[in-house]
Amino acid sequence: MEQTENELIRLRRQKIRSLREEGIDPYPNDVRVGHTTGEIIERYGALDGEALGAVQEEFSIAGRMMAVRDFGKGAFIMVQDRKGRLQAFLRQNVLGEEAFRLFKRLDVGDIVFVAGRIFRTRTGELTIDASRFRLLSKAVRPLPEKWHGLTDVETRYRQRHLDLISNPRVVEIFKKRSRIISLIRRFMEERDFLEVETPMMQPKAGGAAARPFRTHHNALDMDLYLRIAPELYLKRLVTGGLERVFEINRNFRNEGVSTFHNPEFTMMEFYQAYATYEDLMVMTEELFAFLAREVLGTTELTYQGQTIDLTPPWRRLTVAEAVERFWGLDAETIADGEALIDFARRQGLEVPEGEGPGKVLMTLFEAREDRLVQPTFVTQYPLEVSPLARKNPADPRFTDRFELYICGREIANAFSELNDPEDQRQRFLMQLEERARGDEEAHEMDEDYIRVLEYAMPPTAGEGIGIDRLVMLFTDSPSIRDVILFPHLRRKEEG
RNA sequence: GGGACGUUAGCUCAGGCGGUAGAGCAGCGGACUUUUAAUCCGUUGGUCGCGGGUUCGAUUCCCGCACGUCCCA
Repeated sequence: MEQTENELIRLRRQKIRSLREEGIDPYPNDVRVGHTTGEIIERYGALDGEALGAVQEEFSIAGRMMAVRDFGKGAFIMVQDRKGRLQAFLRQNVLGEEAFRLFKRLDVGDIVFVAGRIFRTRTGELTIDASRFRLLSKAVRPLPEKWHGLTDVETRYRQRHLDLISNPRVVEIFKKRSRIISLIRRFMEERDFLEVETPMMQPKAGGAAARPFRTHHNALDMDLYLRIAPELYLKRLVTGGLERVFEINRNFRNEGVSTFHNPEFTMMEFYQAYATYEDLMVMTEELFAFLAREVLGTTELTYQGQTIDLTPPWRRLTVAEAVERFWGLDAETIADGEALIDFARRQGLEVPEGEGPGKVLMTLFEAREDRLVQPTFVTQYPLEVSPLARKNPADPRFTDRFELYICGREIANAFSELNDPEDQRQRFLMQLEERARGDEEAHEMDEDYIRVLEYAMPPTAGEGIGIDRLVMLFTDSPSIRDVILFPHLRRKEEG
């Protein structure tokens, strides 16, 4: 703990001591709270002073004292609870001298209880006329300033409780996040999907192209990886006959941190037997439109000044078509691997020796993917970057896969699943070659998973949707840290 | 990984081309029983992110580091 104590804190500790000496518990837990500020405002917010005068009921609320306007023998305070804020009027003659004297020693930031009848003040504000007042929890540390609130982003993330206390907009974002996840569950359950939980600690980190976090199980003396995706486990469940499953949970990727990347992030991944990636495109459109209508009341939204129209159907482009548009290339150049590599290098893009045409195509795509602002399904990803996806029957160099782009960012990734165990083995072998060439994100050989496919997995399609990015979109948040309560930050010594 | 910018009171911010710093809010003392950032009078509070260098003297100049923000890879 800190050695030199701030004057403000010292004084408040002194207050707590003197309260205790007088037999007042600064941290009691014997109070029954009857109402929230929100329900009182909802029921009586529209009534005029005369109508409120006829309301005999006494109301009780509890919450954080966010403002004090003191007039000597009377005072207005603002009480904030989970539903909002309500004003209370404390008067010495109504409250009694003892309770009023206690109030006089309290500070903004303390948790208090107020009970009394409601009325409307001269300026028209709905207010509790306090007949009872109690301290429920004494604050030692002062709150951020009331007018500007807390703006320092570092403190906002490191001390999220302060952010939540002083920035109502932040509370709204996380309420909306909770609502979105709840709606996703409802959407999936209505389509007969079963919610499941699969391992976060895996002996092999499979199911995606990413570097994992490593950990160790002491008793079993074995290395484990935090999962980069639940994919291979969910497909075991489909093989096991569950047919429609989904999981909303965390993935961990050992990568850089940015406004769109947090090392742990939330993904909704789902698998549907007897469906194709084309079915999932329709389902994705329906899900997003459903969420938008429920959360925003419309299928149009504004993200960082751009208007995004989520009304289905959405544009569909193959990767090759997208690259044609982005770079003004023709189909012949795209089909010619050598010409494509040559073009990419002339554009200043880095293409390692021996790189295949599929990866070069992806390099060109990714260099300009930020141009996909309106919702777009990008389909037909090259085989070499899609080791778990089914080949396109018409052109086996590509897979029946799509990624959803909105505002230039990947929001979802889906494909018709590869369920041919022989083909899967070949794909893993291809990945091992990539790994040998230095690609640390290439998939490992997974014999155990191939063995699962050998028991026959039904034809299936699966998809992962990045929940954090989705919430960013629906809350117009510029950074992923705005939608994660405790985003990853470097460690800092506490002073 | 590279670049730019930032870090000053509990909070929001000024400031200083080198002589150890200010405001508003909060706090403390006082007045005030219908305020809305209440008002009025008085007042306390700082290792100027950390470490080193230059200097008689560094919060200010230089170097390094930490943390953060944005941009680029």
